[in-house]
Amino acid sequence: MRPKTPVTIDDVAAAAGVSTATVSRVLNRSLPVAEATAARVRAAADQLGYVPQAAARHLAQGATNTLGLLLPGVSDDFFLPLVRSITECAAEAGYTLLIAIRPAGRDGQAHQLPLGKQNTDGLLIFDQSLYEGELRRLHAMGFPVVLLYHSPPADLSAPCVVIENREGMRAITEHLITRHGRRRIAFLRGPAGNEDAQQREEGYRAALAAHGIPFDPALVGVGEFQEGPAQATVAHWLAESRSFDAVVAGDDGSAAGALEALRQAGRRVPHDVSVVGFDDAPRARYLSPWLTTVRAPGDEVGRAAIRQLLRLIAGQPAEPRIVLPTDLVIRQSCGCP
Amino acid sequence: MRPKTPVTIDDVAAAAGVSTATVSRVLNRSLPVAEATAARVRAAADQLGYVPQAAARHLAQGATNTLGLLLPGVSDDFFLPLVRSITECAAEAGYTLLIAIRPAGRDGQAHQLPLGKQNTDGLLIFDQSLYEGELRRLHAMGFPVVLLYHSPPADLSAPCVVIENREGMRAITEHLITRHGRRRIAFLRGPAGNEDAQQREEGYRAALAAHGIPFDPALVGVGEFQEGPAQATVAHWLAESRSFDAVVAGDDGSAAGALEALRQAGRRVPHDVSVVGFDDAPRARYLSPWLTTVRAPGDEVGRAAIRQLLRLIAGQPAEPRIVLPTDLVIRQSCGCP
DNA sequence: GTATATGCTGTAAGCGCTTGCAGAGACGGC
DNA sequence: GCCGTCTCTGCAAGCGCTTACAGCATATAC
Repeated sequence: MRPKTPVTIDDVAAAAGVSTATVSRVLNRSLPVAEATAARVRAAADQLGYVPQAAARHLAQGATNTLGLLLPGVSDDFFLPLVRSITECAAEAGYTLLIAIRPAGRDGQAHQLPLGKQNTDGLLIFDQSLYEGELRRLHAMGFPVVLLYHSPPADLSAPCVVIENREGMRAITEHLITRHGRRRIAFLRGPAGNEDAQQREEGYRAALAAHGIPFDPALVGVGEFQEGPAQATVAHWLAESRSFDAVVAGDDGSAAGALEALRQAGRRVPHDVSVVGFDDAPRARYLSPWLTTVRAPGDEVGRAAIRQLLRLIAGQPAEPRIVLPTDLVIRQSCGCP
Repeated sequence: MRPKTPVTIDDVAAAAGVSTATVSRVLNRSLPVAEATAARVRAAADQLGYVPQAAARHLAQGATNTLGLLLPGVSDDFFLPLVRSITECAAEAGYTLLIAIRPAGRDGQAHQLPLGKQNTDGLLIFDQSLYEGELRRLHAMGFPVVLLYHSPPADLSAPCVVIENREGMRAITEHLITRHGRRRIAFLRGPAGNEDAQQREEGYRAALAAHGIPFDPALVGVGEFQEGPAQATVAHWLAESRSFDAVVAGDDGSAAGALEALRQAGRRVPHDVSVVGFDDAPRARYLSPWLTTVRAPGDEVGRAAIRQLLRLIAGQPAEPRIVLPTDLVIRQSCGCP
């Protein structure tokens, strides 16, 4: 309620001796305006330090020029590349980015979608399973939504950008088998119900099967895509003297946990046990030894998603599903020199 | 321009058989409404899936209910705790957070402030020296601004939240001297002109002076608060066989670089050389060995800053300067067990 | 019974901007 | 020299919401 906007478009118009319509047209280049007039308007605007008020513009235009990004959290460095590329792309396209982070704890509460519908022109959702009710509603009303790193529910046709989880995990597991002769390969799975987790486990199993290694349930444990649970699981295995010569972690976070458990138990990585992760999060290069992992190209996912979203906003059809390839990032934790 | 808002407040009003004013009052609890009516309105709103359009509300209220956060980048995990706490606090206070990230490259361009003035109710600025022109203008018009991790130009009275850089760095350097008997202590300084960098260097020097260790310019080099430059500097020292038994890095990023250079040269940390950082960024716990560092409480900085900003927005005076204490985080890279 | 307070609700005036429509010159072709 | 065209500009109608202000019951005080 404070006098935040001492200078409005009317002030500029008055100062330049034109109508507000003309000011608007000059500032938005929406219609040709005589150069002399335009110059006068620009001078006046500059002079007065005029900045258009977004809310008014949005209201009049019926568009907010804002894109929403819904994240489950920001605690993980995994998001960094993704967020950066999304930010940049959105800015390039002339959109503002609104980042909403799911409040910790509240897990259902579809209604509390922090940014939604009428407040953005489109949404990027990285939040598996959450807000599914909202998602349906948005989709039903034709609101542009693109899903990141997960597919829509079967009966919804929202476009999504995902990565080749299965193939990535298959390849890295195979690398352990063929290059490093590992046979007792443990797996730290992600959260139940998580699509990435599911597919990655499939990839792991596929590699085992392809090389005639029987799947051993005793070598699969909880990783949760988090460091703590993964560390606990591996520590537990170690305490029980379960024998394994490699750990395939569902993501880099759980790989970090595995590494720590192994370190505490005095096992040498990669000499005694190989460890690999998935995501190639920034921290993969800070772990010791450097983590061999699978690159999940966050920046490309972001770019592709924005491209799709802009399409949708423009009323054009978007690809229903973009699958980005993953690739092996060989570092040292697998045993490679 | 697409029919994004099929349902407006008028629809709800019609459905509930009341006026739009009443709907507004029910939804915002701005005035008492008979419970029966209120229930009817809520039912109608629910039924229709009504979501108020932010732009219209903002325009009518003269407030955007949005806070802006200006960051120089998101590449560094240093920002994670800060961003998280700011997000949470803003949400708690009922504000939406708009995060703008300075486009890489464009360094001057004050005018392009991606979010500003009329588009937010207040700004959190973490961007030393940048946009100083804008800052002046905003401040001049009484726009609420709080500075993070740096002080305002001398003639500006914008409130800021900073940390005890000097004392933190003094303490950690002293730790190296008194606990680990280091005497040849190198320093990787941050970017020139950076306030944190400056103060941290002062702390380093103060510790040396306090213990009668002469300051040796040959042991001070470029760290830039980045891994790459720091690594190059230390590698260079090593190549020249400059002798030192500890490296005090300006931040955790440069500490990571130092660690890597030492590792490549076969020096053992902390046995041969102690290394310490500053910030206690998440990665400090992934480095090997775990990095002894100084905690710069990002979450508390965020909280304090939001608190200040809300004060300003409410028209109350804010503390001109909040200095948060830092504390030593002893891990292993210094030589402690 | 009337007069006064009390509690809800409706009316309508904007918030600052965009944009369809129409008016006003300037120009050229007949 | 008149009219059709074309270019530029102004007028004014909203966009969807909030919020004084006024209005109408009903309750309370005589």
